[in-house]
Amino acid sequence: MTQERPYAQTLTRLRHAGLRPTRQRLALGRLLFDGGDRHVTAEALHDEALKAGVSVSLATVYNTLHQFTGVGLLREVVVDSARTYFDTNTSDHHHFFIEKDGALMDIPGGDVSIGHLPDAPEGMDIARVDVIVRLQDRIEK
Amino acid sequence: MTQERPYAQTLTRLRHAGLRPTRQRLALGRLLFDGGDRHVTAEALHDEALKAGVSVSLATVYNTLHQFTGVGLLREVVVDSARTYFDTNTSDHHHFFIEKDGALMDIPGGDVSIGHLPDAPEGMDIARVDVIVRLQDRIEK
DNA sequence: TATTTGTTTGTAACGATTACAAACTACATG
DNA sequence: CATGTAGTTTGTAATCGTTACAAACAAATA
Repeated sequence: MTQERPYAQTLTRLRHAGLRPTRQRLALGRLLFDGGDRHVTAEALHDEALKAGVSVSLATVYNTLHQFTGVGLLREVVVDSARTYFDTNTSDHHHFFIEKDGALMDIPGGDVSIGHLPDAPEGMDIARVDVIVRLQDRIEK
Repeated sequence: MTQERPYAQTLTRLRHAGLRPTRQRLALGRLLFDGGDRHVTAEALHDEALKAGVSVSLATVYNTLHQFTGVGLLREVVVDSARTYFDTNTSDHHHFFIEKDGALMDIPGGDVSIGHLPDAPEGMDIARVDVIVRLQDRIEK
């Protein structure tokens, strides 16, 4: 349980990344990393922080999300040109996306496999492969 | 060759889609569909049109790209949260994306194969699967 | 040709994100 | 524990791609 030393986990992560453990980073880190994998937008995390009584500006939420991404604590997921999602699961995996309500879900590691990949063009390397499975409500026939 | 009846092809496409063949649509359609598969942003197509001496507003370029997408003449590709790309290749295929310079390229149909896909959650269907292969300059060692 | 209906246009508005300078705070040092 | 400073946070203005909107216009139809 993280109850007794609620910030210990985040504190360690921040130290490890060379980021000062400020009140804001600790609070956001806790929201992000306590309790399973999450997908958040800046706006959503900001709202959540305010509701949790954490006073933090939207600008700081943006800064923090980008810093966390920079040090590998988060990963950016591009599925929607309207907003940017950040994923607390930084391991190799892919996503379901429900356009209708903007919901993003991890697809467990082994559930998608790529049979064959093309060679990268000359002089380039493959940095990453993203698979997005877009879902819609079942169409009854 | 499309030289003798330069707008014939686009005209047919528009008629078929039930869109009035206006000067703007014909011109944009020609830029888009003459000469191979293309990936454009609204801004880029607008510039191109102006340079080609076609007077058309940015608003119309946006309208047109969306209408073309609506009738299946184009396909939207989400790779970058900053801008929206439209692809004239509407067949089933995937993409290379070079983040550094925003370049998007088709990966020929058979060059990517998906070995296994997860089941869609209850009540949902898979609408589409997008694979984005993100490229970076080769890292010399 | 007149009328109707669909289109285009310029511009204002929008929403997410970034820039920025001033205020603040963690941390090291004495 | 007081001080200095480098790193952070904040509110707000600016930016950028995109959309909304109402007026002007053009294609189709009668």
